[in-house]
Amino acid sequence: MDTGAGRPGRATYRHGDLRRALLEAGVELARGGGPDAVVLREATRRVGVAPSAAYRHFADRRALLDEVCSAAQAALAVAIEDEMNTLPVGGDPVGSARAQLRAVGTGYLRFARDEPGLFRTAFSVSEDLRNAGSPARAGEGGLTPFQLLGSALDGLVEAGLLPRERRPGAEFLAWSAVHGLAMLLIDGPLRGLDNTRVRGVERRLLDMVDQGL
Amino acid sequence: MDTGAGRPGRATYRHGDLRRALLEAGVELARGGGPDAVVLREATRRVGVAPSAAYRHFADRRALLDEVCSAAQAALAVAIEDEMNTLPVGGDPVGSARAQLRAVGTGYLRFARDEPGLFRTAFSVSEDLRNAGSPARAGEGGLTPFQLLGSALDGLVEAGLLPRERRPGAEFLAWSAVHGLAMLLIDGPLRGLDNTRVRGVERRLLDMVDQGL
DNA sequence: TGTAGATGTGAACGTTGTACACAAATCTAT
DNA sequence: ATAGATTTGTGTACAACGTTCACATCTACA
Repeated sequence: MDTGAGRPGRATYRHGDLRRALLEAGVELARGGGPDAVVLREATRRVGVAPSAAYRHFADRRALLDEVCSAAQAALAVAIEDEMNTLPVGGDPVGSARAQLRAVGTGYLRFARDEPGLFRTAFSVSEDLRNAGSPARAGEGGLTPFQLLGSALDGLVEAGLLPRERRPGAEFLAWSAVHGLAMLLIDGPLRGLDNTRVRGVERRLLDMVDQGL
Repeated sequence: MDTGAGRPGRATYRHGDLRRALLEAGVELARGGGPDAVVLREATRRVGVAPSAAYRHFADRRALLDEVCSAAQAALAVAIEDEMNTLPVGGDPVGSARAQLRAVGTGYLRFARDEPGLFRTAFSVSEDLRNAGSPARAGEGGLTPFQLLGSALDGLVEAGLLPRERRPGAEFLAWSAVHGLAMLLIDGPLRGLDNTRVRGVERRLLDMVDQGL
């Protein structure tokens, strides 16, 4: 009777927490090689289970990948939150609002740089914007990356830095700029640019958003 | 002796132009389903040849994909050129310079919308920026997308719209914004946005670049 | 206790990329 | 023209992948 859900998962039959284990393995695979690297058989192999066992918990590879992708978005949210938490709390409201938005961008880019595999995975979703504000994609504060950006933009409006009539849709503009740079840096033709130059481009891009929004 | 290189490729042994045929099949696959869809066996199947025949012309699948990707970038360059050619030639230099840059962005986004598969393929390169200005990736004018953007920015400097000291690296900023929007529109969470809203976002994004560069 | 449902196994199928020995067409040099 | 040498396509084979299905086993509840 020593089988099964002992705590950390024994060796024999019932795993006890296969779903979570497969998901974690999938995240690790995604971290190392992006969405294409989350391979069903490899995940089961790492967990020590037969390939077909995965189908008890995920409809197919895509279903597993979707959940890995949610986890990656949550990790991105955490990275953004981390960056925002480094900001001093008080101070003047307008400077603070501007700094908040910048922090969103900086966190986003830092995550893309530190975790390129997870970053690429985060945006290989199969669904559209409808689920952009869903449970599993949030950070510790309960907000998804998209929502974090939205609230930073709201702050800009309240601080009088962004005319209220230009607020709707503004997340798409800011997001596009930062996301595009991230892609070009990790996947695209800017790959291999040295770090100081990268920092420079990042700063100037955030300036552009700041100024052109 | 009716075999072989009649002109358009007969049915028996020597194909005569297998390399180009495989490349074209690969482009068609990419058009339909992006980089993942360019499958070696399917390309050989469409050309009517054994799978292993491909290895006489391409080192491996990745080599074929790389060439398909170059073709996709050339197609992107043509789309941008098309957009630029719709512009009136004369007129005031500053307005014209600004319009040129806008045309680059518009053509870029139009290509992403019209040919999402090719667009995604165009940016799945394995190399970095070193080969961004290479032969096969150019349009009819002989310039790659990157170079077209660069020359538009040069025009901006000459028209006095962009301070010369901010010219270096400016392509990365403009490119990031437009590229990011393209990605979010076709692959990302903005997929499925209705057309009028898309146009609106596109216009505002180009405004942002215009103003924030 | 015994039966129903959940969960993991093993073998199997069709698909992919790739390697290798072989065969046919063309080229080159005598 | 004829005999190699070289190119180019064929056929077979292998490992890995996603997926399915019949079966075994564990758990829970009557």
